[in-house]
Amino acid sequence: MIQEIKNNYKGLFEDELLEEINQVGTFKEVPEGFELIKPGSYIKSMPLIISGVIKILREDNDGDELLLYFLEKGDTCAMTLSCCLGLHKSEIKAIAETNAKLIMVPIEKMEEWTTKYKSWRNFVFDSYHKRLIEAIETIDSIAFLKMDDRLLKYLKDKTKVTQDTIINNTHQEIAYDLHTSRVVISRLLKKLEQNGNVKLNRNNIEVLHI
Amino acid sequence: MIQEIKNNYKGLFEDELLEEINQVGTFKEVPEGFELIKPGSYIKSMPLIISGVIKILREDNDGDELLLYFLEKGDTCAMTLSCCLGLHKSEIKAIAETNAKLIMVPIEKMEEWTTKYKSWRNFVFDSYHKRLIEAIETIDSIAFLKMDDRLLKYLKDKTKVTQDTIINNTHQEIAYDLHTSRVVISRLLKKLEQNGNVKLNRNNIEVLHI
DNA sequence: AGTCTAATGTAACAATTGTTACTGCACTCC
DNA sequence: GGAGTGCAGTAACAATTGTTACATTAGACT
Repeated sequence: MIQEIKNNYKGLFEDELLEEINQVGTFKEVPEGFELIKPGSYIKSMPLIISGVIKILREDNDGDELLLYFLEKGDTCAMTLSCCLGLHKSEIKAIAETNAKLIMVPIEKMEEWTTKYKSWRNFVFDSYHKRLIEAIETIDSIAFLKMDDRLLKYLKDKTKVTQDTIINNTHQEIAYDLHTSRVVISRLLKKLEQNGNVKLNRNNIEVLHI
Repeated sequence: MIQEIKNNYKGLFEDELLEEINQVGTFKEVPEGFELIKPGSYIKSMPLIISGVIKILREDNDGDELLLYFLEKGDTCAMTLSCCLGLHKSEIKAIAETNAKLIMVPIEKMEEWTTKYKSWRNFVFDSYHKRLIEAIETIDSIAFLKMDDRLLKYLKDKTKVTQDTIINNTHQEIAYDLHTSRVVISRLLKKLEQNGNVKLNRNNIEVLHI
């Protein structure tokens, strides 16, 4: 396992820390669609992402969803961080967007490493910073963009994290992520197709040049 | 000055740290409306809020604004934190919502204290956590609420931070914070008045029972 | 081939929000 | 008192987004 950690976190963490992670972390492989974090649950370990994409969603009381951001290799979930450090409840939902490999670190180590390793501290600070920026970018999208531009941004972001210009999602799934209705997404996608931005197939969308 | 720090941060910081803050921090008093942070600027010191309310806004390229959250006594600005630690540009704008007293701490101390003081580390982590939660709550509002409920929440939040049921703002100012138009706010306020939630006067709004 | 089902296309309409334009009111300053 | 200014009220309309309902299509399975 240590090799996989090194490949993705080398240069970032001291060797000693890598060794500790190797000893106390457990390797976990999850399939696409796997629900890693449920809202309202307490979290007992935090994930370091080795490969794959995790999507972080906000869910309101009525079960309505909204995509907050994607996590990739080398990322961790800042909400989990703060839940671990502060023992707060999870405020979010995490779903594997693709098959993913993770290392789960027990939360007891968090505080300890924060004191012990400078690299870990910086990693945690940096994760917080990145997530805060991404949350604010999400706010930008919702507040300042109209649905067509939000959809375009969504498609762009998604091709970026998955490294694939083919998006294997139904219109309904996209609608959930953007918190709108399927009909609206179909309507706007059709427009984007007319503009030459995408090519629509059944069960997938080919992103051409955005 | 140390007394003012102690009054607001006692129990939170070790005595040694309080003493350091006293030595390197500078006291600052700003009037309502003062612009503390401009978007795009680099930040050379971080504020610890002693009294008053600071509002944090997001601004897009067209100059459109959106209120992110309010900061109060005992808070600090997480964006500033991350700017200081990572030397990023400011992504936000900070305006004194009321007259306010602050202690400005030079950023060189940030990293040092993070290593040296556990209480400072926890303060920083906690600030990040709080702001992340607040950013996500802002996302909730924009994504899941309609404008009338957003307005209601805005009024509620504002009375809470200012400890005053009278809100001294024009409709236009509220419209800027919520990123909508004056006419929309006037229209909705009128409805709220009819429902008995508020009483409208010239240049101020009295919040009755929300 | 025929049936079923999920995904998508489309039209018609409703609700919400944004925009423009104009009116009236309160206050200040001559 | 009268002019000027900023603020709020209102109406009419436009644009965007959401909703409902139904048709069509592609692929899976017998």
